[in-house]
Amino acid sequence: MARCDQCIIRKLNALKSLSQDNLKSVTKVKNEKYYDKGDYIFKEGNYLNGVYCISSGICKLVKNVDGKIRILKFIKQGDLLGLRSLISNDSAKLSAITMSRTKVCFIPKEEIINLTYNNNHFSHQITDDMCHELLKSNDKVIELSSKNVENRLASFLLDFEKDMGLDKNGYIKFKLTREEIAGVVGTATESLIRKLSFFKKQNLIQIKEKKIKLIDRKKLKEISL
Amino acid sequence: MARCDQCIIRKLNALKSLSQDNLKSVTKVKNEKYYDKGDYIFKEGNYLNGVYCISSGICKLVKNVDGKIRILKFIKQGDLLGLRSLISNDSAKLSAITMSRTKVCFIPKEEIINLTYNNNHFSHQITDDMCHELLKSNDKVIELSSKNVENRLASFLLDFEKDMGLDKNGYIKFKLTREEIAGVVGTATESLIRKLSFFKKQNLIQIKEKKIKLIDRKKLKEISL
DNA sequence: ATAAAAAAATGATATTTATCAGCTAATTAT
DNA sequence: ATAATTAGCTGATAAATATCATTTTTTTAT
Repeated sequence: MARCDQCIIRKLNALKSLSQDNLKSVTKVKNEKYYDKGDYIFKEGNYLNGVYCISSGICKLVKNVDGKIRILKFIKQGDLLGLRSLISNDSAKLSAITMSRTKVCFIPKEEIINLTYNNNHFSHQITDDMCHELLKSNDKVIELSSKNVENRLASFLLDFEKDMGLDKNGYIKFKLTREEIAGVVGTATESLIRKLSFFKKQNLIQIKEKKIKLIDRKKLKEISL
Repeated sequence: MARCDQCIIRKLNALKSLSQDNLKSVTKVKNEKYYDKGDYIFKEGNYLNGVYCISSGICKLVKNVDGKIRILKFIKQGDLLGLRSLISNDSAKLSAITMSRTKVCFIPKEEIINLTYNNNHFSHQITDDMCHELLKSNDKVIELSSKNVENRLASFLLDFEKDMGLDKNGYIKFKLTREEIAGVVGTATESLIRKLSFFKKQNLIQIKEKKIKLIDRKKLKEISL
């Protein structure tokens, strides 16, 4: 098993607050797993026995509402999964599905709980992270209740580009299906498709082999407001 | 100044985790304030110098999106206000407006920060509370992106009744304007009014002097799903 | 008590979004 | 390489929601 103190991924999340001793302890109990594209890491309703640290790959946090699949968040390298459920001692309210082959380190619940009691920095860092999550979630509530699909799509494209980065040709690195984009934006797939091709027609974006390139960020920004 | 150790309100929030010593310390630095109905406790963009513990009265947490006012949460007796901003060292992203005469205890930032470092229970309690907030906020995101106005109104009425309780005649204790209800549900005031009178016509609710009484909770529950 | 202002209600209409059906292109499995 | 499946796209239409104008009712101020 790889040693956590030599893992650079941990620097990207609350685990960065751990001491060398803490890390030794985590190394002993953690468990590395690989998931294939499309696998569930956990499902709505599951009780989680720990948290998942995404070492490589990308996942989506998803809720199935009678057939319609809503995507709440993308989870990538360095993100921690399952903290909310673990802290609240509650079942997962969302499913985590991998969108590429993904390497995950699983850290058992007891270890995390111990760490929060033994390491104030870690504990505070988790609280900070939760606050950040809350802020983003609140923003989404506002957006969904006061913006239309066009506004929200523009907003998503800008965020997603920032989040995922660009390939060498300036296209957003990661590609999503139309259904997935609809699931993030909160609309029907057909409506999403129409808006995307509207943006294309207006020369705000380009699309090539499912990948999207933002052309007119200024205009997109205006639309998103 | 009233002594915090004799205040029963504190038992309703994270302050319940404080020790007698902690409470003495809070008593020294806290500040009681009264607000009239309609006053702002703070506004979007303000940097808060502490948290507000609502001792009596009721408030709304609100965001103004070019004229449309969205209500994210009602805050009542026992709730703490401003924690997210304080922990994230960030400006308030929402405004807090009182909806009745309200008594508030203000606790300075430094005191709260100290407490989180000196009292693990308190610190954990705050994290728990944030997780709970996050869960509720995520639920709203799901609801807004997959339910229509009718569903959401039914859902709101049931929640609001549970939250506020009933008067002696079975009406929900607290009354809101149509505009406010629209602000919670995330729709236009006129649309909300139409749905409300539709519910009335269907005998799902009764309205008397602006107060709402739920008649057919079972049907409302069905509609909310 | 009366006037003024604000909130609630209603109708007409426009806009946005969802749904359904069918068709085409792309991907995956055999 | 071909068939089968899935994803993407388009048009037609229905349904939901927003907007605007106007009236009525309620609340507030004088």
